[in-house]
Amino acid sequence: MDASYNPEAVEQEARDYWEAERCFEVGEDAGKDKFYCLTMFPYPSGQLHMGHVRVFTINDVIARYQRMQGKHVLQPMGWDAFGMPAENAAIKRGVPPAKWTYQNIEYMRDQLKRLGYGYDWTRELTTCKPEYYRWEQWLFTRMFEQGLVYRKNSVVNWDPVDQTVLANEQVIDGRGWRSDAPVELREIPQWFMKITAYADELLDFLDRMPGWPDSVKTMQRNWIGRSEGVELMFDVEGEDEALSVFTTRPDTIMGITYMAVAPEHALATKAATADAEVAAFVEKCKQMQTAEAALETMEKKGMPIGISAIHPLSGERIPIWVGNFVLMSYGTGAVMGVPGHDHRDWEFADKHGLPIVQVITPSDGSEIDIGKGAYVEYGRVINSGDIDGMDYRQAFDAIADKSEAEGRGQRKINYRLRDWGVSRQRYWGAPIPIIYCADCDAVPVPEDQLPVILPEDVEFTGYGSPLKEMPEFVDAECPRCGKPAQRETDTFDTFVESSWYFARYASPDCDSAMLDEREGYWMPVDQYTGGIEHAILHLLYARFFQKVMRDFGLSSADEPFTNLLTQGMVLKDGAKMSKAKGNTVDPQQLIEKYGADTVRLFMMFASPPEQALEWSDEGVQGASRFLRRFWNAVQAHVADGDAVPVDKDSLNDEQRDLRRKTHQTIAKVSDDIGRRYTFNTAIAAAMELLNAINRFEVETPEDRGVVREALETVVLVLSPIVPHICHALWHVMGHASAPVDESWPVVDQSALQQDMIEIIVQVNGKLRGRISVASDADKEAISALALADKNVQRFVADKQIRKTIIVPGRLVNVVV
RNA sequence: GCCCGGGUGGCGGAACUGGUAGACGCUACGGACUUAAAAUCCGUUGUCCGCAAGGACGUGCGAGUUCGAGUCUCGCCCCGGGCACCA
Repeated sequence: MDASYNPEAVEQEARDYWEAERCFEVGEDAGKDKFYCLTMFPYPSGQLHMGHVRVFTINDVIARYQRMQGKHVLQPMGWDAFGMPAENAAIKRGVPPAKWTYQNIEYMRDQLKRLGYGYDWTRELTTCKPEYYRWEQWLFTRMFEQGLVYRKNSVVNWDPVDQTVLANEQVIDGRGWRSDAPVELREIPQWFMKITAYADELLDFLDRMPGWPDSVKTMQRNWIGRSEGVELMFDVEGEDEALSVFTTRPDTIMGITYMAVAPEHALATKAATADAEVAAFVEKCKQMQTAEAALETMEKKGMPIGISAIHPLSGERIPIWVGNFVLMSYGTGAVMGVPGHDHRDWEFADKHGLPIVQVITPSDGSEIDIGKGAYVEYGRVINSGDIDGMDYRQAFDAIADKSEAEGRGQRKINYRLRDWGVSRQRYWGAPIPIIYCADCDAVPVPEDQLPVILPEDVEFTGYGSPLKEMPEFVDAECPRCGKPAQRETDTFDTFVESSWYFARYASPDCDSAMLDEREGYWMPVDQYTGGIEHAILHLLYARFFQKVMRDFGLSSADEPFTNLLTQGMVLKDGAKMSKAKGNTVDPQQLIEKYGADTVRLFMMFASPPEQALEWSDEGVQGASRFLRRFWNAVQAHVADGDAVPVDKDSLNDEQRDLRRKTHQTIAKVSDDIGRRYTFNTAIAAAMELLNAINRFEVETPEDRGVVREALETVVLVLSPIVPHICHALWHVMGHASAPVDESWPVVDQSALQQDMIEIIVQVNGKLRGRISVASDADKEAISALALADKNVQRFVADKQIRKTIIVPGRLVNVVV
């Protein structure tokens, strides 16, 4: 072994050992406590970026720590291999998406291996392979049979020049990103999965998921957006059919001054046939963008459609408007306008000169001015006849009861959550297993004809999907009646692949079923780590799929991920590092220059995992320097001479201090890695211990024994973070075993005991002195010592002491 | 616009339950070693006043609660993530 630190050689040797010993290949062992430790799998974009290194290192640290705790750990890896970048590369470079994707996987797999992650590579998954996607095709056909999927018309962004459907990301300021042509909205039939059928369960289970961050649970709760309200029917002049609106605030019913319907609403459509101006407005609304952010920030426009609704209580006529801000997809596509008590209604009324009426007043009797803005809090009802004086709940029930009794409405629960549209008009995805027959309509592909294989040898131009031009793909036989029929050419949203891969890792080689009994051993995932940007969509879809798989008898787990760690973004120049923005830093050069351990150490030390990390090239050298110091300290210690094992009862003060520091470090690092996931402070604690070791003057074999215990502690506690160097140093210290097979060090409580402790003294909350007291000193003794301090004396002087607060073990505060 | 985070020295960050603000590291500066440089080692490093002892100020801004607030409450400002076809 080299006396100077040579990362490349050290890391090669460690990797060879892990591979030869098959350290990370695991089977199912019912006698052992399993720990399934997973990261969100990467998209094979070409090369790893810092965000990958961050998340994979976090997960590897947890996996290695749990292994040293005696757990039977599974850490698998795979590829989320379908997606748009492969199509973009194909257009740009003329390489087929499949070829580009497989090349990227080859390169990135080598990068992952070079970083020393403890993956069970025998379980590797690649979602673009038929043996993987056949099972999601199969699940889709089962969902079809169970009524969990359906087809309906839905709008897409259409680029009239490129003759292709655009993703929201490809629409820049309303124009196609390549053609720069104004994007049009087109309605086409698309497949949907009924995630709303699980809305209540997805919501309710959030309360039983203590291992998830509150922020993510809150985001999902808000996204599902369960709201209790009333659907009210309003008679419309000259119409047979009543106008129905959903409201969560029936208590404000007397504050209605207008009604607004969506541009696609039947009343608007009808009005448009009679009124050219309305027709023009409705037509203009079809140009709007589909993204919610765009809808919410755009100017709220509207116009009256010339007819009125009748207020069910007052009998007054209420003008009906058409508004671009009313969504056909939420509730009934119509809203009642209560400008006094809703922000958006207020702005709309203010802009269009509609009356604003106050019908709610603050319960505490304070005054509000409805002319300056809406009052949206719950309060006491006023100006509303029979319901005057009621609070929110009373008024809600009064209106709901009355409406239900009169057959003019009913209590209803609405969700913001919409069903999941899974159709994509793209080539590089898993084919949706449907055959269209003129007689039998949409027929799912039978199980014995699965998978529907995506042809990989295609010419990809970017003008629509090449599948449409391939008769050998499109032409099919109706599975039901045998007549000539056409295959669906749309493919699945790539979120479908990532909604069940975590379960497939348990039985990646099973070719007779989606999942087998091994799923029961490993699922649910104990620790799931990934980017905060997936807090809603991916994590909600995955939870949905898990529940579907459970209900189909494929799994018994209610939820897929027991503990969730959402790591913050790696930012550069203030923006998220992403292939889309092209501001990635290639970690490869750093690995080649400093070694994998330095990169791993720097990433874990730079900030706590949940926080955003602003990338900077500085600091990597510091990590490298620390590893060299660490290496040299162990080498020097070993060369220095023999050590005798620590005899706890015959230590001098200096030895006891170092040993206390050692065991304090074990306690600190165990808590930081095992409970808090604050790897940065764990590393800081290990650095402090190494600093203490370097300051410690070694004269005797007993001294060396205490140092040895300290150094072995540093090696073991850092081994999950910088596994290669620790592997080598463990051997340098004479061990035949490897850290990866060692047990995590245990705190010796007796080593932590201390006779004298320091306490700070405050006067009126300001630090004025420090005193050293016996650790078991009583309050009187501490108080007396505090007041005896000469600087404390200066501030207390002849002033009256009002009280003295003593926080045991911490401080004394004298209030004068 | 709505939902979820965040804001602490020159920089990344620490302070876990309301109790020493700035651990650990980087940078910078000074010193040692060297013919020299690199590397390494030692020291200093929130701002201001002071020879020192020590003091005043200081956690985005403004108020409040408390013996005591980076931490809790209210109101603002700024930055990041998500908003359903980026993954």
